[in-house]
Amino acid sequence: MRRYEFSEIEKKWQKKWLDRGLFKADTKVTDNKYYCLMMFPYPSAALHVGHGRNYIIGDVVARYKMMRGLNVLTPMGWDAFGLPAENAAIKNGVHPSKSTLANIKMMKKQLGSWGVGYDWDREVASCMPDYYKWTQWIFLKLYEKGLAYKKKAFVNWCPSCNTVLANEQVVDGACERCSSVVSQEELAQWFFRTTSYAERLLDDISKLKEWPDKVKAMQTNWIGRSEGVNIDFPVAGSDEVLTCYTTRVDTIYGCTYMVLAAEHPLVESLVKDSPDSGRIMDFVRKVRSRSNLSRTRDDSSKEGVFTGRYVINKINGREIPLWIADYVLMEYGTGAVMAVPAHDQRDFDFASKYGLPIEVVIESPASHGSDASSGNAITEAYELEGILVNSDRFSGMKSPEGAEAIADHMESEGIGSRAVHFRLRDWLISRQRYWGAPIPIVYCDACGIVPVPESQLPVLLPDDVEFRPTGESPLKASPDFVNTKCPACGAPARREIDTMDTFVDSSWYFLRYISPHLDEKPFDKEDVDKWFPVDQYIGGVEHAILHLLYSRFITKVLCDLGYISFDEPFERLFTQGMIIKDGAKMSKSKGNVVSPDRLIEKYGADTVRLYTLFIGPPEKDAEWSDRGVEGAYRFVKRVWNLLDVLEGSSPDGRGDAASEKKLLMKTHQTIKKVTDDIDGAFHFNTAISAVMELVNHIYSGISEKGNECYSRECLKEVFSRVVLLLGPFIPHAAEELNERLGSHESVFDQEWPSYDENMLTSDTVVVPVQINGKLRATVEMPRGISEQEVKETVLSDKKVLSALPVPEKQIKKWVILADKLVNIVV
RNA sequence: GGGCGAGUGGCGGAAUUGGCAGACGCAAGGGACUUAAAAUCCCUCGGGUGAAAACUCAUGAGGGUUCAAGUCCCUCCUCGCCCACCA
Repeated sequence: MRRYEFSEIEKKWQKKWLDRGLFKADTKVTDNKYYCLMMFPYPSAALHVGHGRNYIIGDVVARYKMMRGLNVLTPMGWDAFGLPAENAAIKNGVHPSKSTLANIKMMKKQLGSWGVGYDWDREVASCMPDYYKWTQWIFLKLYEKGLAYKKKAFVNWCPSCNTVLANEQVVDGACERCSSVVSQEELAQWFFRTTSYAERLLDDISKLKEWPDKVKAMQTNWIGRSEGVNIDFPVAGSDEVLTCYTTRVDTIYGCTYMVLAAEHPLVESLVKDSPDSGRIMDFVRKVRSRSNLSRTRDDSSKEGVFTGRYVINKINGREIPLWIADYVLMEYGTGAVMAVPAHDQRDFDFASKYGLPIEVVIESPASHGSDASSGNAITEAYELEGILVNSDRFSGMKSPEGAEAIADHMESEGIGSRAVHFRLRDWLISRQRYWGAPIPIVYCDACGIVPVPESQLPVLLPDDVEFRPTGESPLKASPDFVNTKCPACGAPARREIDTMDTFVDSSWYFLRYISPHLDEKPFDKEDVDKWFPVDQYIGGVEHAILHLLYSRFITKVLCDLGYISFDEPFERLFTQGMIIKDGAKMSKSKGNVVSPDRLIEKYGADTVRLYTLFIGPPEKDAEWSDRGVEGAYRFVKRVWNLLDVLEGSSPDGRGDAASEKKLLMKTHQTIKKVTDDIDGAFHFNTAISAVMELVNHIYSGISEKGNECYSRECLKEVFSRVVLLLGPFIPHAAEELNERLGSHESVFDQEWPSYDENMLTSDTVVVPVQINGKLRATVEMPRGISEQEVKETVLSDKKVLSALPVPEKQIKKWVILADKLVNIVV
């Protein structure tokens, strides 16, 4: 009867929570609101224990906050559009909507079996028309504002997936999904103008006080602000001017040639009159078609070609040769680079290869003035700051002041001007894919690009489409979809056949949770304003850059448009570490996936939860061990078996007074520790070990003094608190124990236990005593006594006396930290 | 190349502002209970010397600051993650 039947217990309480709507939130009530958000998953396949960590952490936080009396909102949904479902569809012939919905069903069941609770009435799935209608609406709002635009661009093309990839989806020049080498193609694509928010996205990082520094650093680097100077170089014998950007204007006198990117728009016109133009353009075409991979893989293999042209460096009037090379990127700066081979390693490599001049204009402060450096051949570029030489009247200045002086000079002479550049680029949102939200645009021969009016949303994704990739969007093959009427003039027109990047879907879902069933609006402004920002966002670091940046961007845009009144969506962010198995991230392909289902069957959900939380600090990666689960199981049973201990304890209030006092003290200390650990950095591992210590304490008291050690009243009081403390971690067992202890109230309706400051310490304290910094004894003494009394107590201790190498008169110094430590220096 | 982080027993990991290194757990060994096993409970468990008490060494390596360093400073080594021909 007292056996721990976890299977029954867990089913029982999961049903009870559902029946009474434990996780239902009323968003109209905004007092004490707490919005606890977990990154919604992609419904791909069965969840493994690595995924589980995310949801379990979130569930612990939600349940804990409930016990703290907060009005908790924990919604869940599905990032349901995307390539994997479509790829699976191509492979297995099952329609993506079918497999997606089946996966959602399965994952929902798994989440339930973990005891993880959500307000399922607010469930959203990004592939449903009532959701993507509003994704399309957001597109229209950006379009109206000029923040969505179409341009022809060189894009990353995956020949295997037959689609365009965002720069972000290209890893080491290869497709992040299939690892095929990515090539470059020119296509007309839709972009969101994230660059116009670059400065704000960067500046507002300072508002994110409760985000991990790591994530903030990653976002800062990604946005990549740099300050420098744009310098104009007129092309000799031409009206053209080439502008290049540099952060090292102090090296301008060492500029011995200029390099253009192969994609630079002036390349054709500059070389067309050259007798060599055929050969030059061959090179240009070769570079343009080359994938990023071969262009970036080996940085020693820089290749280039001389254009036959010269440009004028106006600061000294010198003509320098103009080259085209594969190491210059069109996407950054101006696509033209002033090459200073003496002070930039890439330029140095290139100049060495093609015999271009190398002129030193910066010397290190150490060698400045000696004649060692100037004139002599150097073997590598000196890239540090230093002292300017061979730089006219700027010679002798240090790099920073030289740069300022040169910039001033250039601005007053009209040679160049100070400029800020960002690495962040506009967000390419077009995908030549089926399984995504259609872009709500119509092309009319008369009216041109026409946005679909809001009243005609959603632009439905057709069901009956051959979704095999052909290089163009599968939607092109659906005449019913493509052929439409122009919303402006009514003439026959064609729909945009690209769909949106799924990052668009996921950059606003957290707003929809507040008003998931609203038909006429994406969300209710008043409610959203009250419930935002999200109090706690929890998810994996892999989304540290893109998802979080895009979400911040969309939030800012919606704020500027007046749809919401806040411009940062997430107050506090927690990124949990991965769970590793056999030294690698869990993945089907590696075959190291640990399924929670089998473990839950064997040990119960509470044990799996407990182990997942106990495995290590949740922000760090952790190695999964099935053996460790066994240990968690033992602990849950040990807690369970306290029922027997309680029954055997001494009734009628006859316990050992000293033992009870100690136990109560330990209990209050434990409450404090657990509370601090959860409130602080989510260190559930140490919170759990504190409860383990308390439970061990109970058992060791009984093992020493027998059942009479604690009275039933005392033990019950402690036991009830243990149950409450464990509630967020092992909710089913806690509820069951709570009920068996006679409570009629759910654990999660009860108040989180509080501790009494006066119960944390005893009257005496055991103080370590060091001699010359080495521990020699521990001495028990009353708390809070004077230094003189401490000295007397310590010197009356036999162990201290025997360890003292000299008579006490020769003690040089006493270091006394009240109630904490004594160090005797001799 | 740039940014961030980490290195502590056989293993996962604990250690407020510098203040008893190794909490808690796993594994291992021993014991109790049992006809036996499982389960449960109890004990031991960083290295060295020692019968023991105790002493001594020990937080990647080497220096330094301090009464006192896993923690602070300098030099170096190793590993992980993110970004990267970004001018």
